[in-house]
Amino acid sequence: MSSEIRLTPTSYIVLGLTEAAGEATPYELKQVVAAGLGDFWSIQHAQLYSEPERLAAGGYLAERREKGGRRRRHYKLTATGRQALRDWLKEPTADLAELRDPGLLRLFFGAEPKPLSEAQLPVHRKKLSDYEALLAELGADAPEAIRLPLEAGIGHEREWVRFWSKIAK
Amino acid sequence: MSSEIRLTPTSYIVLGLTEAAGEATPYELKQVVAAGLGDFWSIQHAQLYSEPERLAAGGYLAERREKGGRRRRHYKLTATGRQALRDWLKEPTADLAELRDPGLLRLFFGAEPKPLSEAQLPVHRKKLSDYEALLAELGADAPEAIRLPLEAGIGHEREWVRFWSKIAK
DNA sequence: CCTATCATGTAATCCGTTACATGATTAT
DNA sequence: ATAATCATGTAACGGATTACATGATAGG
Repeated sequence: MSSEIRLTPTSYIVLGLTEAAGEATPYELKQVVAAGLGDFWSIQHAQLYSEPERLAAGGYLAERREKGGRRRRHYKLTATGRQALRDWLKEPTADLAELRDPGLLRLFFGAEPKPLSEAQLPVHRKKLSDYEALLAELGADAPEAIRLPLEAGIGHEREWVRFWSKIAK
Repeated sequence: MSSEIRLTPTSYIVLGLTEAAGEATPYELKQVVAAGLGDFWSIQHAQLYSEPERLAAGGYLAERREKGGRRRRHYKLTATGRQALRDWLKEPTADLAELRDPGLLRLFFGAEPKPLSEAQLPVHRKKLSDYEALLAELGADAPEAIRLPLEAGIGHEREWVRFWSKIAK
């Protein structure tokens, strides 16, 4: 069976998180997203219900549904799903992220820089210090998969703080 | 009339570009996007046809259609549209951009850092040097609305180059 | 015991992307 | 002249967001 579906970043997020968990319900996925990934790639919780369903229809996930009670759905990777994830991980993408920053967009269209900087600075500072605290807590022995994205986040938040500070002053 | 529509970032981009142009066709908008804005906030060209239509339906744009020939549609802001843009520009947003970087996402799920860095570095370096060339060309007297976003772009591209270089080495 | 919040999910809407299509220019 | 590319637009699909809804659990 397994109809053709297109795999989006969201798909790979669900595949990746599910593999890490072994088996997971949408709600568990939501927890994991909130615990870290969501900082740099957020997902609406409704998608954590619809996307696994899509992936199951495509043959990438297998669904097991509880018989009684809440009848929760549990998902795990199929061989196809595991392979798709592997292939994606192996592909050294040259795609770049776009900035898509709401504040920058306003600047571009002529907003006053000063008030913008005053709104942006505290939230960037907060995010930066959250990241730094997390990194400190994890220590130097944290796995690369966690440490590197975190360091990237820190670098970019520092850059934002620099940028808006220059304007605020 | 004018049905209720929700204004998205895309809406404000169309409003902002249209105001700057005085009057514009979708194709002209496309040109302007390609000329700069698209670097940090890209738009599919089809949206530059559908979004003005939506905005016109909402009463934010007025449409004038050529009688003969190509029957092109020309759009300009209405008073409502101009006001909406003003309000948006005045609002000192505290919303932050997310990284949403395809390479980082792969790192997070355990991809090999080295090959990724080798794919990412050249494109980031290219983008960085494009930006720097553009800034040099514009000179120090460029309007803030252009210069600041460009400087932000440069800062972040430098950060990416730093990040991936550390990994590549 | 009541209420607030967490847990868990479904449904509808709609924006954004992709695919398709054709007339006009420019290059060879 | 013909091919290629630019200019200009429409249509369809689908993923993502928003809104709605209800059962369980914990706090006061």
